[in-house]
Amino acid sequence: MGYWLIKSEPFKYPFSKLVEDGKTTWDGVRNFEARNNLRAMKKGDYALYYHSNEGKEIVGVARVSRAAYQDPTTTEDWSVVDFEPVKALAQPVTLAAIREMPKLKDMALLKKSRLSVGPVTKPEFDAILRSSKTKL
DNA sequence: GCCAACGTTGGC
DNA sequence: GCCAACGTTGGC
Repeated sequence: MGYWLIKSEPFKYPFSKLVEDGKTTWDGVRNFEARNNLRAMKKGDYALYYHSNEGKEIVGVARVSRAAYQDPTTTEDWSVVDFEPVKALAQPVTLAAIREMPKLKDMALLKKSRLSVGPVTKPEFDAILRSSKTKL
């Protein structure tokens, strides 16, 4: 089981929209490292859903419903993954709160702030859920 | 293969 | 809206 963190700007595609849609295709990734992370995802993997710019907080959990395949919006070598919503966090976890937790200081989110699709370890994932008062 | 220029992301 | 960080591109 893998754990990930995906970023979206809320005005573009907020978590609430994913809940509404039931599923979405994560396209538009144009960064090699992010693409490789997409390709490493397996169906059933969990992803923390982070709102960048506005909010700057993790607001929900999504799950990979279809593993990586060719990005249909381009003929170049990029990949997409399909996500379905799992649940919204009872309490969002802000970037500031993440920074304050010693356990989370090594998160890819902090270390590589510009990476839009990054890995999360199981302990990190659990710590985020705990602090959000959410159980899957 | 280096590195300057450029574009984009994302926090503030 | 600004700007720092950083990935990518392209000239040499």
